[in-house]
Amino acid sequence: MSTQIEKKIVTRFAPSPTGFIHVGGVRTALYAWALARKNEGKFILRIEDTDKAREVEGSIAHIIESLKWLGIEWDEGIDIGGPNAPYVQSQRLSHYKKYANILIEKGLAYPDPYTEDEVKVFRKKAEEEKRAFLYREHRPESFGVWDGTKPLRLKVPVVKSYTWNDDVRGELSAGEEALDDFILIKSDGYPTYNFAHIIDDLEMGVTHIVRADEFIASVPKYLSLYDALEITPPIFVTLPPILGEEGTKKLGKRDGAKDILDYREEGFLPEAMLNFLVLMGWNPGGEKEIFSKEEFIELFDISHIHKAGAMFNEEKLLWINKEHIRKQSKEIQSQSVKPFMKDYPDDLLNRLLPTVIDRISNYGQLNSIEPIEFRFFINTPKLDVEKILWKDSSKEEALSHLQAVKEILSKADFLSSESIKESIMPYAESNGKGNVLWPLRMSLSGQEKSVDPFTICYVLGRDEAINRIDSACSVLDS
RNA sequence: GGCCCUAUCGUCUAUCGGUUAGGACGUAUCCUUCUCAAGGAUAAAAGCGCAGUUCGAUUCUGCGUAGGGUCACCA
Repeated sequence: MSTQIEKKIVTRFAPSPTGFIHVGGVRTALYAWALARKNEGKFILRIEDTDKAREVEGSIAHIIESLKWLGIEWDEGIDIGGPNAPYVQSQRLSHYKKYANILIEKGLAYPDPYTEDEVKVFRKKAEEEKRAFLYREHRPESFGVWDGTKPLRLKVPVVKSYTWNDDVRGELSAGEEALDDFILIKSDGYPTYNFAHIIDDLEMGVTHIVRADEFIASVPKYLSLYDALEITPPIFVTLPPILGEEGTKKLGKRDGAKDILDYREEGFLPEAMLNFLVLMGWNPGGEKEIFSKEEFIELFDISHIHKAGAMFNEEKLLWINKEHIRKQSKEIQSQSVKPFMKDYPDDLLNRLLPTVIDRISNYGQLNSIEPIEFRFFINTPKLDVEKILWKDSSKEEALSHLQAVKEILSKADFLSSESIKESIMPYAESNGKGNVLWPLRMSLSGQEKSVDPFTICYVLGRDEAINRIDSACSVLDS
């Protein structure tokens, strides 16, 4: 038995309530969650609402709804208490203040004596001289007492090059210019992300920081803060970017990234969304592509997370969604189809279901497909002679074939479309399939393009099928 | 511009120095078929460039190139 106590993995997803979350945010949440689940760890949902100006009303509810829809469940967080509650940064100001005071006592934090405009001038000057702007070059000689009305800055403890390990990227490093006296607490009393997330991760026992790679450039700053606080940083798990479909830009709200719940509205399945997103930056190796939640959690591991970015591709998402639809039980499929096909009688819809499933990649497509491809099942088609006739065949010919088929159908086995096909095919083959089947399908559907006539017969049922053939016959006869 | 990261078919990817560089999406063609789908089959399609290490590099190293990120009292 090992004496080493293995630390339980703790991850978190920490969005800011500035609107909806898009696929990028969901992917981050998904990886953090999968990592915790795979290792029987803990997954925390924390809200980072320290920028009151950017806050958008209703965001938190929206985020919760999004994650719940996807089935990404948190063990502790905004609405589930835990030892580190609350999980909302605006309610944790005393925690940040406590650590700020520790830093002040150590002489590693000081109030910024300049106004915003003065700092702006420094920055502009550096830009003009084509140098990187470093606030610490303007650091005052002596520090006043922080009364909370000025921003509190970190005094970088040691200006040096940092080298650190990232579980995905390996060894990373940056020069001294990546270090600066950044703001810990803003003049409005709220901490910055840079400060708050470090305190929260520490207090909440986060072991793995899973986040996208836009934060790499800031890591040296964080390391200097960890040093100042004399704490050991968590493990960094940096995710590759997700690029937008059009350009090569990182996917973001400005580039038209959609609200994740829009995909729900469009009829995508949450499990398909997760399957698609888990593959945006991770792959277990091998050729399997369709995974259930349980399957990919079982396989998930950091070593297979990619370094390079991936472009978001909705075509593939659609394909994955189709595969997931086809794996659903008939009951679920039926429930999902019904809202789009309310007017269809239950028994008819039951017989039609496999055909419907066959023709969609996404339930939302039924909005446009149903009126075109299926409506004739419940609306009797309007027929005219021209449409019924196959190529240059005659009215008489069509009429006799329809009457013959009607005879066959009156005695046929209506157990399945296959059985109907078996009854009709011998006649169709000996009289020319087009000559028989085109008028038949037309009388049943009234459409040039449709499902095959055997399936239509089966779905309509014997009586309705024969009725429609009769109507067609009378059109031809007149 | 400084700093940092990344680099295999159009797209998502497999390969952990030796492969005819494999799969999937999409595309094309064919089969199936009365039509439209679905399905099946086949095809086209990739190691960014240049050096180096090595018996041998897609794989390791360097340089270049390209793309991305970041330089806020935003996260």
